[in-house]
Amino acid sequence: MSERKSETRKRILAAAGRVLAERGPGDPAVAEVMAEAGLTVGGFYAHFASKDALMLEAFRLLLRVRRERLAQVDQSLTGRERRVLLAAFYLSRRHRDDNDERCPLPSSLAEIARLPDGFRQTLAEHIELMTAQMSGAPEEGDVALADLALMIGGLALARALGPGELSDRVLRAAKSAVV
Amino acid sequence: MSERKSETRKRILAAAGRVLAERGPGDPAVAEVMAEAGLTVGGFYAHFASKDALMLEAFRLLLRVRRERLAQVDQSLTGRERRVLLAAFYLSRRHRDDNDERCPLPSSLAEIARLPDGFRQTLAEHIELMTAQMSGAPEEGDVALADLALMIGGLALARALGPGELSDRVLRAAKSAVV
DNA sequence: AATACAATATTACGACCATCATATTAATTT
DNA sequence: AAATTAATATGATGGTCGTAATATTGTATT
Repeated sequence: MSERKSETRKRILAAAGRVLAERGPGDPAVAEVMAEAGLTVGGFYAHFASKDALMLEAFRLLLRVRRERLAQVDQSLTGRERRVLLAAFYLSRRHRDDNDERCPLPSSLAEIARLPDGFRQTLAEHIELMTAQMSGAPEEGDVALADLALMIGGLALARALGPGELSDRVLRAAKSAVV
Repeated sequence: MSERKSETRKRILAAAGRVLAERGPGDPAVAEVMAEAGLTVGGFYAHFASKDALMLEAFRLLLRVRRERLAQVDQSLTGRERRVLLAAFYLSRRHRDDNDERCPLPSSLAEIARLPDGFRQTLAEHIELMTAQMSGAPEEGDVALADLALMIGGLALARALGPGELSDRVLRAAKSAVV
């Protein structure tokens, strides 16, 4: 595989990641993803075996990048401090409204039950790794799990409500409920 | 409108509610809803103006029924007691796995941003009414809001993970995090 | 310059979808 | 029994989708 081809592959993957994070793995059409990557639909199957394969790889990549970013916070912080810090970003209006760097979970969770098994496995692995990073000791695992649910639910709710007073209140309320 | 026709209308509405609660308003096809109601697709547009109109009405109805059910719990309970009781049901394995009486929010939230405005308004109204029912005093509004986010996120996550150990842990962790 | 590879535009297939129409049968009402 | 209304089966329309093939143009490498 040439340099050029693998670069194009990455472009498609990044484009898929952007639309996936906004609308989930199912809704965006292949042609739309290719257009987002500045390409046409013609050569898609030279790069990926199917739409599902593309979306699964994009999903995996998005989650891995997000974990790597979280891993870079100061290691001297306690578990709780890490969770509060994460929630401050995760439940910000920025993260609700912005197009870039979105967490794909709020838009994807509902679909995952109807998608190939790899999606579920990827999700499960992500949840385990995230809770590990969000807790100082193993006993904190359950509060980390609950905080994850709170953050995902809060963001999903705030996004569904759209920008506005009630949506802002959801974000604030969820932030101050972090354990 | 005859008795028979309005009965049929209700059947369609109930069928739509069932599939909506499981898969959201967008995914199920009109023909599938009609089949679920024991009918064929032919006469659908004699009852509803469009698929969106049907799904919006089904959505509204589902949420209203859920609020009415919550309103029947003992009025002498404190806000916190009501929230714990609600969470015990909402975050049960029953509610995760069963087909009947599902909360439609985990499956619908992500789509609402891309649906007609009525969905968003219906959601906003539901959230306000729910938090009011879930709090004893107005100052409790924000913890009720956070608990809602926690419950919806926890259930969405548990459903995406499918039955299993991790999924069960999510439910338990979220339940014990209710404020 | 020649060769190999990648992206292009275009077109097609078969499947599904929402929506609508039609002609027929069944049920209800008068 | 007659008249009205509802549900039926069936199929058409026009759209979108995933997937695939083709022939052409452009780019890289040798």
